[in-house]
Amino acid sequence: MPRTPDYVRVVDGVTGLIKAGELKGGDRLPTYAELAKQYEVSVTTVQTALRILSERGLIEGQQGKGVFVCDDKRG
Amino acid sequence: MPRTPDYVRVVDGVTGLIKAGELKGGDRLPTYAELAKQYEVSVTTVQTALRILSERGLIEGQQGKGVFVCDDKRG
DNA sequence: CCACATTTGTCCGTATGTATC
DNA sequence: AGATACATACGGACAAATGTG
Repeated sequence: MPRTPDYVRVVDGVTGLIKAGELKGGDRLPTYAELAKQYEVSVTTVQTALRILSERGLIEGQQGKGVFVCDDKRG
Repeated sequence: MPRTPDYVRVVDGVTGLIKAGELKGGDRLPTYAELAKQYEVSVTTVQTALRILSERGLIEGQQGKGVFVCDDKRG
């Protein structure tokens, strides 16, 4: 049984918060540094995870401001 | 006018080959190292690009073997 | 089975750029 | 000007899977 990669843990964790409604459209995520600390991974790994979530349309990064949950388009 | 990031050039380049039919379902892509050389970027940047294409369902990596174009599901 | 080379996968640290506050 | 925060890019180190001999 292969172990779950760290970046998948982050992807799943953040996705779970969104799906559970603990993070709603427009909400700001913790910063890279905070997420890295929470999951005990490097900032690089956090970025990998967030890039995937961004590609999936769940979140959107805004330079200088933060990373935000996208509005649920229910599509 | 912001300049196009390197990884986007790779994403667009490979996507173009697939869309144009020069790379068909089941075909193997060049290795990381070869793509890095072709686009004059680092292997890390190639990996970033291929991760995106994988997330989009265009390609699929197989450890020890290579990266392959997914069968077009026409969906 | 073992050794080796090849290739993709994961993870880290760092540097620099860009945008916002 | 400075602090904060995301974005891009690189190099290195290992791990894991595959194929060959």
